[in-house]
Amino acid sequence: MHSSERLLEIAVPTPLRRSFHYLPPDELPADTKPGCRFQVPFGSKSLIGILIGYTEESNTPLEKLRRAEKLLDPKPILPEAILKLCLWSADYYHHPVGDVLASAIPVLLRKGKPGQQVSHRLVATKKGKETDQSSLQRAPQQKAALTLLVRQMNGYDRKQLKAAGISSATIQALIRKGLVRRQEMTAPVTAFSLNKVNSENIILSSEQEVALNSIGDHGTWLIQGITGSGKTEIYLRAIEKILRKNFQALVLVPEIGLTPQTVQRFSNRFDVPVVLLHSGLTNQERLTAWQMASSGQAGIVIGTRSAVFTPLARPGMIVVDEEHDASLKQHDGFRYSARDLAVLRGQFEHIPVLLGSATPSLESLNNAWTGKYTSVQLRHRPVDIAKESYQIINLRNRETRDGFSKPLIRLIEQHLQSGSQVLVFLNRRGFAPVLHCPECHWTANCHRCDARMTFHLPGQRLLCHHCGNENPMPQYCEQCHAGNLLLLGIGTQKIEDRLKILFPGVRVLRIDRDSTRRKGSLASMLAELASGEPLILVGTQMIAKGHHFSEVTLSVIVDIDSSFYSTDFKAMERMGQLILQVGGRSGRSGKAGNVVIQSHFPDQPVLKQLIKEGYTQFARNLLQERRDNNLPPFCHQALVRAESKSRTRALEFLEELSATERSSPRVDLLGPVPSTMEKREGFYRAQLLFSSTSRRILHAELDLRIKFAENSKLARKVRWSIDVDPVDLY
DNA sequence: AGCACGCCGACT
DNA sequence: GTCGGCGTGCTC
Repeated sequence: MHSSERLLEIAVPTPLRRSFHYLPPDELPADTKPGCRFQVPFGSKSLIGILIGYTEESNTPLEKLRRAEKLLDPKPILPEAILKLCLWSADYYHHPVGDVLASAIPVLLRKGKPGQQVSHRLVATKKGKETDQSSLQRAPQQKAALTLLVRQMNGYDRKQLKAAGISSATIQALIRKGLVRRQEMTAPVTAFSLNKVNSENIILSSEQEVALNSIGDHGTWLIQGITGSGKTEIYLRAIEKILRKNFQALVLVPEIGLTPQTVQRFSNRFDVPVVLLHSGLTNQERLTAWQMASSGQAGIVIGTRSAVFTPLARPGMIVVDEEHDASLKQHDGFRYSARDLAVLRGQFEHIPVLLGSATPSLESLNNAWTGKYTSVQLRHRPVDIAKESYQIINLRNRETRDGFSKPLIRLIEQHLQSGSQVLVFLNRRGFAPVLHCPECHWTANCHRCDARMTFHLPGQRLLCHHCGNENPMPQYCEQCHAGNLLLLGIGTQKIEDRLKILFPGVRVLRIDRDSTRRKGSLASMLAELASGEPLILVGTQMIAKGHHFSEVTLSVIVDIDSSFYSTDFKAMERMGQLILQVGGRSGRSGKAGNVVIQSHFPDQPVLKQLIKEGYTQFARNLLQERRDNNLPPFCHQALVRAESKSRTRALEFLEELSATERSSPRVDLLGPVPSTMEKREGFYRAQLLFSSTSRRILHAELDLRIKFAENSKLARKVRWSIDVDPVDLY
């Protein structure tokens, strides 16, 4: 089937894994480029799609083709490289193109707002220019305004007119008479220029000099620098170089890392516009930031993972900070890795990409060691900061109360007495994770999830951490009605409680999702910490990332043992990263940091090695283990997940999916199996893992299975999704 | 995913 | 007699 007209290939926002062909609208400029938006009819409605290319032929019968309604952009809203990145992503992550494109652009652009900033200017109409001004004799204000506008071809905006003493009423009157009209014009772009660098008088160490000088004009660098070694300073110096050439920098940070301090560091250094992209923005703010980036007005763009798609008029460099962080991978819908896409984008745009971390992911280390990335090491801290020391407290045969062993209590006491602050880390919020009946061994479970309810102090309530389900605390066992229910296990609230009993008079701050829900509460606690008064800080993940606590000399990891029970092959890697990230919070400003880890398995070889030989050696061994067991990055994985309200349907669907013939013996299937927490939020979940040493073969297999799933009747009754390069295997 | 069309049960 | 339940077909 073919047409004499050139056809448009358009990505339409629908969950369908393909694009659609359209006849061009009337009067389409011949040079309309891919990346422009079109209003198109789709089924019974009209949607905004994006042109991804042209085609001469279509498999769709001519009579089924519909005509695009209209072109929305004079120039593409997405430059070639970003469009290419999106198309590549749709393919690689097996996600619908329309959906990928939609998630790459701000909501307001999906709704048809202009891609470039527009200013509303008031100009004289033809009639206004030709009119005999004496007709306005009785309206001197209007006459004066019209005279002004006739003289200025490009007109004036509202502000300028106000400054000239012309009221909006006057303008309204002229508009009514048809002498003046409002005109939308693309706002003039004022490119930034770097004039001032506030270097903070930081002198680079020789190690930093070497690192900085190794950065070239394209390729990927893995900057492995222990906390406090000055990674950020490397980013800043590298960015300075590209700003001087009037190129822009994109900086990706983990969700939690986008703190005011981080942003300030960048905006204090350079006198160029710094623009922010994160989840807290309103749609209009996001659009404005995006326009500043894509027009070239912003010098630096700092954002969380979705910012990897932000167009830059003059791209110069991409920095991915904390490249090991799990929040760089999208966890639902379009499951991309912002770090991996940043590397690819760097290749498309021929610009350098810097990946930085104190504890790089094993994949990135492997890429560095095999020469795919250039490896940069920062092993030293500035002279006055000593390296922290690590110590394990053996809990075996040792009594603990609410998580505290005697030696631990003594240590905390010592550090407090010497006027320092102490940090206590536990990755479990709430008071106690289990409510237990000693008579019949009943526990309080969530009825929507296969999980226990956690007891929370405020309001004496039971909460499910997986679905948000909330119940009042029962007085009697639901099964045997006994009244002596016990709270077992520890959460941050219990730790806080216990610390207040153990150290009366000492200030205890707790930082977790519960205590920081109120706006400003995190900031006020951080301010109190910065005051330097001796106190104890209790917290979850939230305190392990980003923040610097310069007065902390002791960091405590209450319970590391849960890492050893995990079935996930990434558990050890995560444990190592966590320990070093927690350790990195302490030992600054001249005081040596101490890190104490409590464990029932003090001789666990991986843990011991991390502490004795450091992260690099630890990572080297884990990588060897991965190689021996044929695990990523030595094989490639994709996880198909399914969930349904019916107990068995998700599993049945995956069984059906796994039953078809494999396209190659080089693909391995594992499962289907019920997920680790089979029921969650009322859905029964199951999964099927595909793996292969060949990416190409894996993806060919996935294409095949997707085709099957799209035609499966069972698939309609379940929710299913594909996760390529999954970070969590549950 | 939506949405439209189509064929079988309890109501004004 | 009809309103509406959700099975299934389709979206250029």
